[in-house]
Amino acid sequence: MIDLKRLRDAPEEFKAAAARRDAGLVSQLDDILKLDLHRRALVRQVEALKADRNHASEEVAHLKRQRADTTELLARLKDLSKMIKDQDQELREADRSLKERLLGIPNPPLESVPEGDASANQELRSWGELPRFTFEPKPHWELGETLGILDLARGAKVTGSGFPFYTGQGSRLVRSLINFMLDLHTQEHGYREMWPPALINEDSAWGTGQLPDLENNMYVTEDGLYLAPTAEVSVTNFHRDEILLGDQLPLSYAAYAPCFRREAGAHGKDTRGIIRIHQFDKVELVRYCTPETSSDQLELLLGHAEAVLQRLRLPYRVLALASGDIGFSSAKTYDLEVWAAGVDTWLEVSSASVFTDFQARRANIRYRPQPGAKPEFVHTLNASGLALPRTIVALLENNQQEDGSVRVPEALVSYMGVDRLTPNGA
RNA sequence: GGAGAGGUGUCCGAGUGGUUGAAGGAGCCGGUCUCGAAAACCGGUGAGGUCUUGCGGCCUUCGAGGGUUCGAAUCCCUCCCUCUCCGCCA
Repeated sequence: MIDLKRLRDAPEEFKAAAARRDAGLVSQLDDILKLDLHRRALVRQVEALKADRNHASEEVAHLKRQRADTTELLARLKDLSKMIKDQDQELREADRSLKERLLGIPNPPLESVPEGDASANQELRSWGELPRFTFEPKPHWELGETLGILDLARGAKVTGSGFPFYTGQGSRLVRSLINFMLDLHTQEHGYREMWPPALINEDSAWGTGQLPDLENNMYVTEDGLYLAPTAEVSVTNFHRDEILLGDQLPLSYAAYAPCFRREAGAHGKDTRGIIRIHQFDKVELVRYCTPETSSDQLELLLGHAEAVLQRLRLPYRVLALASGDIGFSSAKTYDLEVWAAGVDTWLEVSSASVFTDFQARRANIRYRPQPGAKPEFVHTLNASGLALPRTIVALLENNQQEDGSVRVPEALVSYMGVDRLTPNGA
């Protein structure tokens, strides 16, 4: 949620920042400013009445104790009370309407974010050599079928399209990648491991900004719970409504979780293979820090995600997303795209974002800079570290051999127990 | 799923309609004492909103949301959560 006080104090500056994301936001912000004025006028009115009522009520108690007559005072108070009730109702309505609009405004991008739509995304750097082949590299769905490690057809039969089975060494590959990534982040990057619930409630979905933005992209249960689209939601909401101690920060958590996405409206895009599916696995990194350190924390976090690709020897590039392309809650986002030789394209495997105090404000996550000091909102960040399916795509496609086998990267061999996936090895 | 008990401030814990933001205790911070420390004693110590240049004032807040009442932590309704027992179950 945006900071209403900041909007109020420097409206033009704030609107300019928001307009870098979407020019249409300016009129919404003007509406909010009007509502804010209206609400504060109501607050002053109703609070004056309440102060009056409180004093008079004390007087009633006083008179009663002295067994004096209170009839007249009570009659006056009855009217006053009625008036308060009406105005309170009006105020509650103003509060609700203001809150609703505030929750619908995305985070203004930081100044360092390139301006424009997705075409303005900037490639910052790349790592690794693109693989070269003496034969035509196959896409992962063909490799997966030949190797007997990926069964899309049966997934579609049992559940539906976009719910693949990983079989044999494919299943072991998933398990190995999860363990490898969690080990790397906990042992070398200092993250605390966490195993979160797969379902989240509505408050949590609002807290990180999935609601109202991605409502149609989440699966909802009969009980009003959502299947988590990412562990970002569960792990960030872990500290919802808490006041952390300043010296606890930064906090960093690494969590494996299955992720569920309806991908409504994505029909026809990346329909083959496992590039875009409804259920996938992901190791997620979440950090909580003080406002002064969040920019540095973003770079650090990005480095942790990059480390996974480097260990796996997968070539990638780093993109700074443009102001019109970053997510609803994000103030700045880097995308990590891995090269996949079979489909001959770059695939997003991680998105590292700093949310400034946007999520913290929604989820009410604060910290006390010093013992006894006023609580302030933390800054939150997250990055995938990494999403599995596309990592698997790159791994299979880039490491494929002419004989149809696939080389297992050194970092995974101890987890996999083999250094090569072969058609009869499954 | 059934039966029962309960949710109060950083923590423990009192409080069943009227100066109760809330006794008492612990913790924490400051002070007195001490060479220093401990103990003892004194004082302070939740969060949000709103007005104010500031000092400070006012309003809200006792799981959440409604209701009754001039007035609710205290009464009524709905929901959520925790604990105990039973049932069921990976």
